[in-house]
Amino acid sequence: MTRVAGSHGPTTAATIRRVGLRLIHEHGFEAMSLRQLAAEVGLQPASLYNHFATKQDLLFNLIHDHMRTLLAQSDAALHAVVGPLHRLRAFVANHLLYHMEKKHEVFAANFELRSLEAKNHRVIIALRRDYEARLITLLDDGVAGGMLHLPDTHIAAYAILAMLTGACTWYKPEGRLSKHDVVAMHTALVLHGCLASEHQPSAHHAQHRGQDRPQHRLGHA
Amino acid sequence: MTRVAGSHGPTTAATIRRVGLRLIHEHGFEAMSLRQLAAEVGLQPASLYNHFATKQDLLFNLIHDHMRTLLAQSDAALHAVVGPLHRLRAFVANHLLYHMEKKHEVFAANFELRSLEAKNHRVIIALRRDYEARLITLLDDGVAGGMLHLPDTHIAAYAILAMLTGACTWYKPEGRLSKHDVVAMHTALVLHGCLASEHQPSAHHAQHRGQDRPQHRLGHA
Amino acid sequence: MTRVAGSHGPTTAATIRRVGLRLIHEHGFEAMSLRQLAAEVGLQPASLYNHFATKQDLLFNLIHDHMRTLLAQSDAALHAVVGPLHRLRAFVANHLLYHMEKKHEVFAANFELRSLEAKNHRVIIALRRDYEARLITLLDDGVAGGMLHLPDTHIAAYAILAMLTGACTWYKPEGRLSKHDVVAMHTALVLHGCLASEHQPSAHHAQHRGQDRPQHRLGHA
Amino acid sequence: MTRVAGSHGPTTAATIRRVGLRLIHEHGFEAMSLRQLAAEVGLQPASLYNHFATKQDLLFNLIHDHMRTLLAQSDAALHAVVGPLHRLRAFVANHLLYHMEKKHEVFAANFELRSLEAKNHRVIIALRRDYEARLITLLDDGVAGGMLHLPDTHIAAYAILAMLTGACTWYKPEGRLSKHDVVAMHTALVLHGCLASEHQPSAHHAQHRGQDRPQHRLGHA
DNA sequence: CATGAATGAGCCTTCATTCAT
DNA sequence: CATGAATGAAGGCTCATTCAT
Repeated sequence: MTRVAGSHGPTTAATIRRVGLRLIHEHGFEAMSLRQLAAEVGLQPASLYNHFATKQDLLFNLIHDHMRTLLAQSDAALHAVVGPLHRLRAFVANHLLYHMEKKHEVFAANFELRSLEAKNHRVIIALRRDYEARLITLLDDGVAGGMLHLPDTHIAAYAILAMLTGACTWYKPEGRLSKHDVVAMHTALVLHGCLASEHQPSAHHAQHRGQDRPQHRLGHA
Repeated sequence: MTRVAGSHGPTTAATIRRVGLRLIHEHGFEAMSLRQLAAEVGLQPASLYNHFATKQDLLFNLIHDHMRTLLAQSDAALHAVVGPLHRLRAFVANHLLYHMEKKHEVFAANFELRSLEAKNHRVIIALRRDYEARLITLLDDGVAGGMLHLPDTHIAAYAILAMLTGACTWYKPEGRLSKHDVVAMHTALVLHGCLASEHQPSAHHAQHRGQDRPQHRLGHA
Repeated sequence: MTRVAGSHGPTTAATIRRVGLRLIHEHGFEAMSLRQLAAEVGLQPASLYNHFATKQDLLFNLIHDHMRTLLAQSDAALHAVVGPLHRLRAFVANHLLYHMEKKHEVFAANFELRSLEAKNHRVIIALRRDYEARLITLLDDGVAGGMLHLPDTHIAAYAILAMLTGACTWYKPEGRLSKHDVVAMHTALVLHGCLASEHQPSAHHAQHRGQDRPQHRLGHA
Repeated sequence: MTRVAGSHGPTTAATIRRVGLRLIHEHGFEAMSLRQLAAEVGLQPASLYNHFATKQDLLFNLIHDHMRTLLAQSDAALHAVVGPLHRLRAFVANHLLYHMEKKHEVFAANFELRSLEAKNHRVIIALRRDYEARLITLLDDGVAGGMLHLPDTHIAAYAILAMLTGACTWYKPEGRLSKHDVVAMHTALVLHGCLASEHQPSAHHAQHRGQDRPQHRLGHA
């Protein structure tokens, strides 16, 4: 939004990163060529090397930055609320919102880990574990507090993350559903599953009560 | 039909397919080289072309066969039971079991669609839609019958599929959990979500009893 | 024309030769692949080897047969007439007629000599020299007899052959000109050149007289 | 403009073109490999691609430049003289001299058109037609002026061009005949043909005297 | 910073040919 | 005769990367 006086728009480095993420999303890291990246940025291939050391470095930096941002933003969201249920809802909402806004980064960080060299792979996997640990801890707290009922919080965490991350593969900003709709529906699924319960007997009028109430009426969220 | 281990052995074509799927899983389709495939199969690279026309053809055939098998097996599983809930459970179980057993195929079919040429891509996407449609129809039936409570069965289907498919990325046959455990836990998550309810331990009336009852304490983990 | 009772149309070998000549004409010998030849003949590539030993052999045989036929036919034409001028006219006519009827053979024999192995090349070049020698001898006879006026009969022979052979690269049976037109015009060029002489002062009515008269009225030849 | 032998040397691009033309002449375009070209230029095969986009591009550029040079040089030669006969002689002389000096280019432009892709083929054919049109126009003028006697100037043009171009396939600078000899003999053939006429030794009036007189006894051969 | 030219490794693919069946 | 499968060589081309300018 704000532009520093004297700056001339995005720097070349930033452009390379932005276009690089898009190309990785479009073609995959292996299939994206630096020639293509250079062409789209308006440089000769050789010039890219003034901005990163190797193609691998570019990938690592993109994913690394993404993971750190995700972690920081998640921490901020979790610290803003108290109680396992509120925090679970906050986690779900934050994860979805972040993923729907940064599709390119998310793609690289989820589907291109395979292309990371061993050392870089370890770094990213560690950050990923950190992130998963936040959800696991949260689920553990909920189970311990009797609010959640899960036989294996690790598996549940993986399942929830897979479900939520999957949303960013089909979500389109210009589509039928708002981001809030998506958040509401996935929150409901995570908390209540599909089954109609006595709390929701005639599915289309009754509603959940209290903090856990799924916001079924899309668009009213 | 059945092939005894140690018998004369699979044909060259079958070996190529099997090794190809593994290499795609290990390196990704773009990064897998036909030289490597040939070497692992014990052929010269040129000899591969007696068994497929192009690398793209190999990928397409592998994915195509996978999708048709998945659809056929899913149909068989769904026709074996009646009632939306039983069918949902059957769908979940079948999807998970198939995906845990055919990790290589599943990987290719889910993460390498990007590498398919437009025409081939359309064919696979159509089959994929067919498969999703089975779940959506099933969810629609459940909602119509008052057994399920879902504001948007399309989104729910995508979410469920993402969750279930995700399991095959971390599941290891030699791991802590049996396939049955994985099926049970995901079935529970799909049906009931995470939330502990007063009703859950003693579980959901008569209608959900028997095989439909989620076995929440698997593995005592 | 005649078909031996019990024969079943052209043999496979003959088909291979015919299609081979066409493909050489269309793509050039190097660019023509035996796969393509096999496909057009309706065989597997390996089956071709029941009909020739190597691709080189095929080329050599095609050119060799062509050269022998050309020589034989040329000799027949030359023996039918007497006198250098009549023979020159016969040579020109025969060369053109043969070349316009066997475009594929002529192409191979003129433009694919480069692809012949040394030994085969020598054989064909020798036949070619034989053929050229007939024209040179003929021109020498004409010069000796005072009927022709040429400072160098070798060069003249090459020039005449180049001119005549060139006709087969543009001649099309369904075109504007009949074969006889083509023969008449080239005979005139060879004998008289372009220049209007006192014998043809008002070019469009006057005509050459005697045996050497160019048959300028196309279609009346 | 002029480059002294032994000077710093041609640029890489020029070397590639020169060697490329030679290799095309020696092996034919299809049979010439870029590996071979690179080796003779002293580069790695990949480095060639800094100088042209594809092998096809190389061929097209070589032929295209040749055709444009030929057209320009031909126009210059024709504009230097007046009158159909003088111009015809100028055309013949220019064509022969150019073709005897640029055998490699001429070979590519005449015998490798087949290897051009459709689009490139059309471009070259159009230039070729332009060139032919100059000769045809010239012949038409001569016929209209009563100086030439030709029933079909198109066919005559093709025949003349085939004859002249043929000379470059056997001409060798170190051979028995000088370029001038070759020009003189072909000029005579084009104008007068082979036939001895009463008028020829004392040759064709005043109008054909001087430089236009064919030097029939070149080399005393 | 940017570039043109070079590199070496490697890619998918095609080729003519062989041979057991 | 015909074939399917295999082969070894080679093809044009792309790639990430380097380096002097």
